[in-house]
Amino acid sequence: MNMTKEILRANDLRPTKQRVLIGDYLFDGIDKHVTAESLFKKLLNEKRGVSLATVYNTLHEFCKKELLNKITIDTDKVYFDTNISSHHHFFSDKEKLLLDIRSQDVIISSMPVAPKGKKIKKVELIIHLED
Amino acid sequence: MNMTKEILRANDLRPTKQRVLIGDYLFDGIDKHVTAESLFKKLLNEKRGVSLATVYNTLHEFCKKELLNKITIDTDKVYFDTNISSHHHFFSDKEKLLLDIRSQDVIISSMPVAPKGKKIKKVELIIHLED
DNA sequence: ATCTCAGTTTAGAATTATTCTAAAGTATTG
DNA sequence: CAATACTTTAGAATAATTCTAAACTGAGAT
Repeated sequence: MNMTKEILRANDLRPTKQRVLIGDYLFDGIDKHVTAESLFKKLLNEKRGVSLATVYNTLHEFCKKELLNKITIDTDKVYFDTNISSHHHFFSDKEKLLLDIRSQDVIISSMPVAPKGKKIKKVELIIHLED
Repeated sequence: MNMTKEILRANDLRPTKQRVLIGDYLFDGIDKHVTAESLFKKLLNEKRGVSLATVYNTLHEFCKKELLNKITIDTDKVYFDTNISSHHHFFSDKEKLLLDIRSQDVIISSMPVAPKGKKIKKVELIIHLED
C-alpha cells in the first residue's frame, strides 16, 4: 500500500487524493523546504491540481501532526521543513533561501531556564547570511 | 541638547519632530520590544500624533542605522528591540510575547561555517515557549 | 530673517500571504 | 447503498506592511 496513505491513517487523517498527492511529494525521503505557494505551483504540474486553500489546510494539518516543521523567519512567507529532526538553519535574507545546518555543526552548551509557568517548546537557531 | 537629536544627527537623520518623539521614547535607556502598531498606539496619547506610515518609516530607518534590532519571529508582526547588544529571546506563541534572554544564559560553543560566498550577518536564537 | 530644495511626512490606496466561509464533494462505517 | 462526518474549494475577507504622490519642513545659502 502507498506509504503516504499509511502515514495519513496513522495520524487520523483521511487519505484523500489531495493529501496523498501532497504527502507523496513531501515524504519521499528527500528533505525539502516548501512554502504554500511553492507547493501549490509544484502541484499545478501534476495530473490533478490541488487548490491553494487545500495546500494551506494540509500543511497546517501535517504540522499539527508533527509531520512537518513550521519555520517562521520572514514576515512574508512561512516555510515548512520536511526534516523534522532537531536541526537549525541558515537563511539568506536576500534570496529568501533557507538552508539546513547539520545538527552536529551547532552546539548549544548552555541554555536558560524557561520563565516560571512556561516550558520550552522548541529551540530555533537561525543564522542570517549576507554576501 | 536633546540626546535623541544627537543620535539622529550622528546617523544622518534629520531630527524632525516625529523622529525625536519616537527616539525619545525608544532610546530612554529602558529596553523595549515594540511593533509598529504598539508604537503607533503609544504615540497617539502624546501631544502630537505620528502617522502610522511614519512609524513604519522611522522603525526601518532606525534599523538600517542599527539603532534597533528587527526580530522576525511571527508572520503577522515584526518586533523591534531597542536592545542592540547580542542576546537572544524567548517567545510565547500564545501571548505573542517576546522576552529577552540575558546574553550570559546562552552559550553557543560550536557554529557552522557559512556557505561559500556568504558571511554570517546575525545569529538569532529563539526559544519558543508553551504553558 | 527668508528662500530654496532635498529630505520627510502623510492619508489613503495597493499589495499580498493567509484565513475564513459556506456550499459541494467524498471517504468510511453500518 | 445510505448516512454522515470529514474534506475540498472558490472566492471573499483580513491585516500587516508597502507604496504613492502631494503637502510639509529643516537647514544651509543668501
